[in-house]
Amino acid sequence: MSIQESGEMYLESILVLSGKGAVRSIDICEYMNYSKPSVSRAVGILKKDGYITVDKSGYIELTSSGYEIAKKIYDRHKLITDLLEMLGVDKETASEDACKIEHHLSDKSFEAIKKHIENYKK
Amino acid sequence: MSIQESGEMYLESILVLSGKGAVRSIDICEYMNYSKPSVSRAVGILKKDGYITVDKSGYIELTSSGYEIAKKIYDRHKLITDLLEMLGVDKETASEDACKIEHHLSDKSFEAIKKHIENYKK
DNA sequence: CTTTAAAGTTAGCCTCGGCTAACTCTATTC
DNA sequence: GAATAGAGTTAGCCGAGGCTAACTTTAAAG
Repeated sequence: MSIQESGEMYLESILVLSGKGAVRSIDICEYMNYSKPSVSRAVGILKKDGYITVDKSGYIELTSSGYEIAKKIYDRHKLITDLLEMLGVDKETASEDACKIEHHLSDKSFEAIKKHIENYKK
Repeated sequence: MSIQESGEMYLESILVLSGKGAVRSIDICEYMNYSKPSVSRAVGILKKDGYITVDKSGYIELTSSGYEIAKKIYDRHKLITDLLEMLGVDKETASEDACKIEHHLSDKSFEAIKKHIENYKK
């Protein structure tokens, strides 16, 4: 089964949380505002599919394939946020929209926007 | 129940099909590539919720509230397509991405992009 | 008039991804 | 050493929204 939008959200959350220290299921619950069983199931699936590892103490780490996806989504998030902010959208709205759009942007569009922003910044 | 993403897609499809003549469920099936029962149920829900009317012969029309949503989504579709094309993305990819993103763009971002495109065209 | 084809509906299945209730397991604290 | 708190799991519910199979209804064609 290929990764779903919800799986991408979990991986992205794990990536963000990794930046702040070790990650357990309970941290994901708090961060995403989901119940423990929801996170427990999702973690089980991500583990089964090889996107994360979970050690005996419950600490979660992204595998290389998990990191790849998490990074991809996170990069899209930042890019879309930047684009919208450049166009005058406030930070919060830009980030909220990016959160939903990040899953739906093709590589081609991603590259096009990226190039545009780079040119613009110069 | 407020309208879901799938409902928005149905309404947008009905709007597009309206431009080519009278619309029946079967036309939606062909356009969206969904089975008759899927469309039948969706049409029933949209009707129940007051977004469309269906006459005894099965012809479907948007109500004013249905039109409002369909138009909103359609406008977003066009806008996103335009934006991506402006940035050098090919027509097909731009439209495919727009199809998914159109449901997730806030009014604020929509207006910001619109203003930007208008300025750019001048 | 009967047969056939097209359109629509009904019944019911499936996956996804939330949820609660209730359980287990581990570790700390008195 | 027993009680408690925190983390995780199991069981099972629910809605959304696809699907197939099989039925009905209507209209056209022989």
